[in-house]
Amino acid sequence: MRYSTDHKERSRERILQEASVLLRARGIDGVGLAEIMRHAGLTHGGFYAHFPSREALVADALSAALDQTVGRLGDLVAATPADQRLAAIVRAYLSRQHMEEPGNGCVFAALGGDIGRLPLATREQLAQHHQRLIALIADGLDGLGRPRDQAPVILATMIGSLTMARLMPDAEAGQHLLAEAVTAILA
Amino acid sequence: MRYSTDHKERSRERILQEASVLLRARGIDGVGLAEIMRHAGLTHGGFYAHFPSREALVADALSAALDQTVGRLGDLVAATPADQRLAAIVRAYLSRQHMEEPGNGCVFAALGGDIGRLPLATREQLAQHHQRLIALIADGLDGLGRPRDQAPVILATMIGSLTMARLMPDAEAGQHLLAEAVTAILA
DNA sequence: TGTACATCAGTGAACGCGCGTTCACTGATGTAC
DNA sequence: TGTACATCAGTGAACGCGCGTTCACTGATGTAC
Repeated sequence: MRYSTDHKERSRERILQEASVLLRARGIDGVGLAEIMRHAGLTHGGFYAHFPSREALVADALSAALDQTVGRLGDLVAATPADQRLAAIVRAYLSRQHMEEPGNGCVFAALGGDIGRLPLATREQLAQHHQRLIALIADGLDGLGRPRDQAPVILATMIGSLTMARLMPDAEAGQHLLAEAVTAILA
Repeated sequence: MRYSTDHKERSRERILQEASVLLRARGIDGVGLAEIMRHAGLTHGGFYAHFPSREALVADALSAALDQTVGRLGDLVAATPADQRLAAIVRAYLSRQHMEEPGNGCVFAALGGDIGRLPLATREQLAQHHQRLIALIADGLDGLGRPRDQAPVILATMIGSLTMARLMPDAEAGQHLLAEAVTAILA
């Protein structure tokens, strides 16, 4: 069953997309290749026509996920007046929806500790997205006349708050922590 | 080979201690029962004389780890004048040593995202330690006349900064983020 | 005090299972003639 | 234009492996007599 020219590329994108959601939702060791391929509408045997190893898929899927996150926040910034950009980013990131949907959200909050254990090459790939997130926040700070170099710690606060909000057994308490973090960052 | 009265209890403590280090260093799915038991000087078959399941071990080991973390910070606070307590806690937490030794450090920074996926009962157990950490930081804020309710977001900043410092491919950059976080929190 | 027995923490082999990976095969379609 | 062939994305069975869990057994020691 040979397919049209871009068929393989479209399959690869589907695998990547499904993997990026499942890995964030269940953890890096929480989902197998067979299930990822099933979600992409394929059987597991075909995996190695697209990726050399599971490790390579993880690297590319997390990269794709962060691309999406950075892209969305970038669109948000572009559609917001300069002096409201920081608030827009922070409120979107620390929203109830982001708390409740790790599979669609920031890789660093979903998989934080695990990323430190990935191979160096993967971490270097993800570090570039980290820098892009910092740059978006720095632009938001610019719009308020605040110093750009606050951005890395603000991002760490956002990631830490979202992580802690998610692990709290009480969703309302989590929501409350997010609100406190928004206030602290924008103060 | 029947042993003295407290022999079993001491074995259990050894398993718990080794598990707490290995789980934090390698991730919850990164180490098996056989290796944990080997580190405790036992064979894997004996595990079920001490714990009903791997899941129970994880819950107790992470709880024990957080007890240690809270205990150490509590001792530090007790040995420090009131107006220097916050600085002492923050500098100890955001130290290079803590960055480089996840196996001996804070569970929330080492396993953040994964804890949200643990059973509710485990998360409830860990939430109590979360509250104790917040209380320690609140006491530190008290000593400076700052409002206690800043504590949850400060802790989130500490956890997020340590997590991000560890996953950065460049240790010096990680160290730099920690220093920026210390400055931001104590400002 | 001495002896027989019960206890039970720990051993080590075995289990079923799901994992990542490999591989012989399929068959629809683009290409060569 | 029509036909034979080469391609190769995808299938599905199989692999070795390590995992959590189970279990029959061991044997040193506390206890009963």
